[in-house]
Amino acid sequence: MTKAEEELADIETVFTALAHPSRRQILLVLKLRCGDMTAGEIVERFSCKWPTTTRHLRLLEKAGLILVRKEGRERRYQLNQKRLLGITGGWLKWFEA
Amino acid sequence: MTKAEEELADIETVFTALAHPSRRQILLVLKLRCGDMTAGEIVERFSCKWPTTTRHLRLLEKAGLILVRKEGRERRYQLNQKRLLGITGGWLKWFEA
DNA sequence: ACAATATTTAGCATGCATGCTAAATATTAA
DNA sequence: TTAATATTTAGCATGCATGCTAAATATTGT
Repeated sequence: MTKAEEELADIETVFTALAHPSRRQILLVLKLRCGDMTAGEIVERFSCKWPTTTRHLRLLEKAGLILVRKEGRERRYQLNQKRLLGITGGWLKWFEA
Repeated sequence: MTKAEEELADIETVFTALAHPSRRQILLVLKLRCGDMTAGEIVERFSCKWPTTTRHLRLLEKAGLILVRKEGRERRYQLNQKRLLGITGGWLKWFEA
């Protein structure tokens, strides 16, 4: 894959991940929390069941928008702010001016 | 609908519209053209058939991301740059700093 | 070792998105 | 009025996304 193709693929997975309101909200919650949150803390805030939220997390992770750290029997999720701003903002730049 | 609810709904339709690569590309092509393009000119640039592209255009239009002007038997589409930058950029702002 | 807690994986049902072809509409040209 | 051009609408097939429940895994506490 060339550099440009990678960029394209990144944009693809990121925008796909951002397409669902629950996933956008997860990112926002992570941002507002400023630190990391366990999967359980995230699930608490949403109406859908554990497995559904877990899958949303997996998708966000694969898009590189969140980072995971395993700690004991819990997993702590953290926003990957740099990538979110980088990919989305980078795409938006094409449309400026 | 309150102001905040409207904003939420806008974000929803815009991100849904941006979820498909063809639609993102249509926006980019419109941007690079700097003026407007007929539906036919847009269709020419894509692999999928007329009706499929038409539907993508409809979705973009409903999201407010493109503007249409009927002219004779053709329709000229134009990027709504302000809205694209406004909604998407506005959402991104939540994640800055 | 056993029970409890935290989270994921498997597997299924359903609905929405996307692609297509064929038919309809609207406008211009002959 | 008929034919041609530009574009949309209708309707169908299919696949992917999302929600669920039940079962599996992994870690900690007794």
